[in-house]
Amino acid sequence: MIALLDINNFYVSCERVMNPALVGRPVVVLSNNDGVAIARSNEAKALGIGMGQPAHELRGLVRSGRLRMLSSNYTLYGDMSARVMQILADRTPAVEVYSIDEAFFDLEGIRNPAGFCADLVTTIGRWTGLPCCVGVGPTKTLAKLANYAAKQASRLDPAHTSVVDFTARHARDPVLDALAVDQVWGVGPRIAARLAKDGILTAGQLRDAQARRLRHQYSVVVERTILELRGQACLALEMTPPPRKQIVCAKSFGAPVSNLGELRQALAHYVAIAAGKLRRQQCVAGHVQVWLATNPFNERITQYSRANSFPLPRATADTGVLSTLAQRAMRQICRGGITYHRVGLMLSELTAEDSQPGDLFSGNDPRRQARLMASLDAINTKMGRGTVRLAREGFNHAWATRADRRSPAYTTQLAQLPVARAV
DNA sequence: TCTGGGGTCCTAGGACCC
DNA sequence: TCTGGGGTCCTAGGACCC
Repeated sequence: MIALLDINNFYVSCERVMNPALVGRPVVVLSNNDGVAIARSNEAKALGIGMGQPAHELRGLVRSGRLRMLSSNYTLYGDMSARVMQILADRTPAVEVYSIDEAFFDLEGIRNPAGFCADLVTTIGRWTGLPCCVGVGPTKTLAKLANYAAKQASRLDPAHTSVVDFTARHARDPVLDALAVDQVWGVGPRIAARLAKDGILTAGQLRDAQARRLRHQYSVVVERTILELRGQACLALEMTPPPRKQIVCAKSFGAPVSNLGELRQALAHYVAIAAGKLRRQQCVAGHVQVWLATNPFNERITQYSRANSFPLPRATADTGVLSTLAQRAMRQICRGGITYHRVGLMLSELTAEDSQPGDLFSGNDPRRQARLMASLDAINTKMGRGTVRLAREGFNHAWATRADRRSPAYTTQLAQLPVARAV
């Protein structure tokens, strides 16, 4: 049996732990650059605010005091997530951390699974302040749906238990029969539209469809989903995350950029971020891709978007080497007289740093380069990100991502600890 | 005025190998 | 009349996830 734990409205719930004034009120957390809503409290959902709704459409509600809007604070969310995952790891034999706010875990060998899960929800609530729901089922897909059912029930009735168990067919089949097919994990809007044309509108109808036929008509993914809905497990628990195959850093600018110098700065900055991630996972990259684009929503400007990429002669995690190559790639595609909105970078063909063969003919000693980077990382870890950087990155970043409504780093910066006062 | 970011997997077709 | 069989690698595009 597999369980899925999912923290309710995760980003909003993290903000509420630190700022109780947000409890019970409509709250949304915005994407990077304060662009769109990516997390909504139940009260905000009740106001009709959609996932991905642009922030500027919500200004009116904020101004009239009916909605609180916050920038995202990933430092806080990452830390809160780690606390929850630790509680889970301490109590269950096998955990797959599936995303920042979700984890699958194995219930094999646990007596009274429902009671165990209910205790878990209580413990997480007491120790971290975060509300969560657990779904249980014979497969990951059914555990997901059980979790969804638990969320729906607790939204309608806060007194409802936060655990739903879909182990028994009689418990799950009636729910599946009434559930829209696009709520099923793995069925997105495109597949759902095609299924609708074939007369499959509910999760129950998908469960009862001919798996073989749909495999040929759609793909093996749909076939697996059908089998999983019937209780036949096709997806295993992945306890050790597979190594990343690519690292992407792409952000839209806080303000439009038409100056090529600023564009180069931004790219250099993103290379530094991506290369830092690369070194943290002890890998080197063999390929660099760069792209840039104008704002697709702005109809008054000339639209322009290009990508360019290079293989590296020798895989590396050296910020300087990667940066030089990335700048060369960008030089070949950027034009003057364009108002840019976004530049992005992808490092791929990642391999473990210690699997790199030596280079007999080059005078450069890669180990020396690696030591230089290790020193840079050590200084920046101790003194703050960007203390030592490439001159190319510059200092006054007019293009930097906006985050006008960000809460403090309550749990990770001594200077920003929350203060408790006696009343 | 203002519209996110970071990932994975699957498929089909072409090129190429022995 | 009938013209092999089995495989890999690469790329682009599509779809999905949180």
